[in-house]
Amino acid sequence: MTPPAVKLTARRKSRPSFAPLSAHEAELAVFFVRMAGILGVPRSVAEIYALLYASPDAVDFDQVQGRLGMSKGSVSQGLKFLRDHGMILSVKAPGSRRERWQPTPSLAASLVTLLRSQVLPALEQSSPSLERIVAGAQGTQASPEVIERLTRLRRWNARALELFPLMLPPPRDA
Amino acid sequence: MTPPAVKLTARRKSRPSFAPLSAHEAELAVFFVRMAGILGVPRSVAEIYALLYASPDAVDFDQVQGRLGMSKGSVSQGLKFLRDHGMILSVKAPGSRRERWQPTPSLAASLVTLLRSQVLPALEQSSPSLERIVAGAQGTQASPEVIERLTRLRRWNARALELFPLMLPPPRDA
DNA sequence: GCGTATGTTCAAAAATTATTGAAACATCGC
DNA sequence: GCGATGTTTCAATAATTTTTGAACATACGC
Repeated sequence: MTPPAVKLTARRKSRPSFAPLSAHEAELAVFFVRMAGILGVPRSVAEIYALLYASPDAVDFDQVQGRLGMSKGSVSQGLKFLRDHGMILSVKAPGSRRERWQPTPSLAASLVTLLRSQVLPALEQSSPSLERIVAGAQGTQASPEVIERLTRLRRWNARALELFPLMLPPPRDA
Repeated sequence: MTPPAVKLTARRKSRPSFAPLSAHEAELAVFFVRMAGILGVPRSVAEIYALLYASPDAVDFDQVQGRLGMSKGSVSQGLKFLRDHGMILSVKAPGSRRERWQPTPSLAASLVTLLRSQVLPALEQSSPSLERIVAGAQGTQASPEVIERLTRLRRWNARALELFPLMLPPPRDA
């Protein structure tokens, strides 16, 4: 909850035939892991993103798994997450079946998408609930003070709901 | 990581001599817990805040513990957290030793403080690291593409660092 | 169409984070 | 000071989240 100290990325070792992360790649990974932590994005996802971010060329599944030394499952889920949030793009290779990945051009846009995907659902789910709460408070007991607070909360919720969708690209793909 | 479904607050039961949460209080707690989840604030803390938020009068330690049915330890830590982030204020009672708590007037301000306390340290810690990374990339190998990315990242970090402190009240108390 | 390279799923294990509660600590009124 | 009330600490436990890996899908190139 409070800053989890430094916490080095990995005592994991990369699979034999892949280079482990260079010092700078590792440091970048630490950076992304730290930032991701704030939004509750798991370490493995942040590490994958960092790797792509530091790579001049698109990176394929096996390279991710090999260089980061993580399981297939994690790589698959991690790439899915990043894909679903529009944070990475696949570069269809020439005669190969493999997909190769690279970060979406705008990290900023990616972050907004990510943020939205976390916040919007919460706001939406809570909306009716807040209505009920305010109604309830006005109905029965409840001090004016509390009613005032709750009303303000509802106003916020509403405003956030209408502002958020404006903040960027409409729901991606299908 | 993704919306954790509804997840009712508590199968915990309030201690005998305290009223359990009313339906509306409970619903408000769910709301706050949900929002808190986004920032990685633990459920118990959100519940405490919700209780204070829905109470016309300031609430003391025992009432929190009793009505929410949580342990002393949790109440103590929860109140500490909220206190440290300037989200609640103590109302020194007349002839009693007990402290009684109520939410800080501006929830907005509280949120910014909270946000800052999570993000700022991460930004600060990462700053030197990013310098090294960029320097390293420029020094040795590294495609222009990657250097460009990393440089942009550093610029962001720097800008965020100078903007954030402006965003609100300087570090509180001592 | 078939065999295999490429990915995905998902239950079980590991890692992390939150909560509890009993013991230590503090402070107030006397 | 002393006892009582009120709060904090922290090691142990519980709850939650993340990762793993082996079994299962898919579809591509032949």
